[in-house]
Amino acid sequence: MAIKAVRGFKDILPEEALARVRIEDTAREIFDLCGLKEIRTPILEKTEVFKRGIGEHTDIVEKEMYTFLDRNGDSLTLRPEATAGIVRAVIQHKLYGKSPLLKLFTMGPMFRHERPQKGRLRQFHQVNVEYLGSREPASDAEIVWLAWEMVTRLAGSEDLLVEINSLGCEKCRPLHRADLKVYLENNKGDLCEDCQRRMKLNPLRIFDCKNEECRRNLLLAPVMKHYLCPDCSEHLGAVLDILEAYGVPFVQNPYLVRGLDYYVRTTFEITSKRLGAQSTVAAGGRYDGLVGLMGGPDIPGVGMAVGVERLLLLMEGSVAPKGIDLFIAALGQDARDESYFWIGYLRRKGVGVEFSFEDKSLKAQMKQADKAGARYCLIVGEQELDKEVAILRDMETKQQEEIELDDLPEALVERIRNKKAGD
RNA sequence: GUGGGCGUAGCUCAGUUGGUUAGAGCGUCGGGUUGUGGCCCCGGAGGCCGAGGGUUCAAAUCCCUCCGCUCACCCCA
Repeated sequence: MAIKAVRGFKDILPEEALARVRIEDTAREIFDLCGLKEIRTPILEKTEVFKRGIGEHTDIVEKEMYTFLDRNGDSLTLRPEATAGIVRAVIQHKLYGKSPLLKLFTMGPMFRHERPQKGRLRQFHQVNVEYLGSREPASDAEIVWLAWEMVTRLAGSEDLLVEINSLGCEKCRPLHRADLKVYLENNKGDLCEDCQRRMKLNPLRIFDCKNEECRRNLLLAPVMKHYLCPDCSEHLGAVLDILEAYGVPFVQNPYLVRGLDYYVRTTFEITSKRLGAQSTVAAGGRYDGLVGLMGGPDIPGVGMAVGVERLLLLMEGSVAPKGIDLFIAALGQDARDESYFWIGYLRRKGVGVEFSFEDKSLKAQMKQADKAGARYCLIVGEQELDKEVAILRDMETKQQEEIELDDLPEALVERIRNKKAGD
């Protein structure tokens, strides 16, 4: 049996790679509009980084990380998300000293040992944005806008849902948590097995439960919305106002919760009905305590991540492969020998050129030209060499013209540039 | 980690109640006069029928085990 890639790790074949480049290009374009800078941190970090950053008692840390001992006994982990590593780097290099506000982005692979399914791989990719240094609602709103802009530019806005909630802060959140626990304790018997478990670990997660009965029982449960302190409440209101001004359509979802410990206040999620069970294409929120938690100064933060594989699912085949400018079909050794000079010249001038490495029939070479998506095909054989010309065929219109060999490469560059300009 | 569905050419899939040399479409390669692509026609190559075991005169087909893929739970981007 031939060797296959590891479960949950996928080869990215040319067609998909093209779509990914499009995502990356679009992301950079949008990020430039807001003045973000790119940062690239290692894929491998000390396990400690994620334990502290994500939270010791999250599923990610407890059972989904690729953790192993290095040869010298250090516990290392393949990053399951980007934020913790970026925060580590910001602290290590004291980047916050260079500017009061850091607007950072990164893109790359993340690793989580989960059971693969639609929109969920063990090696998956994210485009991440982290703003460090602002508590202002305008920064929350900009983060949501970036996520929205990215997803809609690439996949349209159809079937998308933007949900927003506030998780409160360290002042008001504990009150809600306490009341919620009491409520759950009293209704314990009506909750499903999973929720019984969630009750202890992360009570807020119960709001995510898909069980009909649980949902009904939670209708009367205390909701964070009613516990927000004046500051948090005002903050949320301001974020929503700005989003409205930006034209981002959203709904408030008081039940929206995040899986990671470090989130406070604003939390949001963009989902699509077209995605299946893993419906979140982008998500994020505010994490004011994280930098401090990881040993840095008390710097607030907001961030988001776009799931690349999920975005790809929404884009499905909308990226057309690009063809080549010119295919040279040379017949016979003399013509081939002659053509190498042109090929070198044209490529240096930025003209894309392909040709057949094998000495094939003209018909076979034309077929190859067609498959390569060539806009022009240059045909040269003995007859042409005798007349000191070459035939240039426009593959679309089938028009052919003879070009003198004397100034052939220059003439080709000009024709092809004009053609491109006309497109 | 727990369930459901599925593994037959490169891809998408047929394959009748077990029966002899396992098929189609697409793709690929070649040909349809000597030098002109896509469409059409003809032809070729390409399969340990996921792996191993069992039942049987006979297994792609029935049974068991394992592996893989996939969807869902869980979790989350």
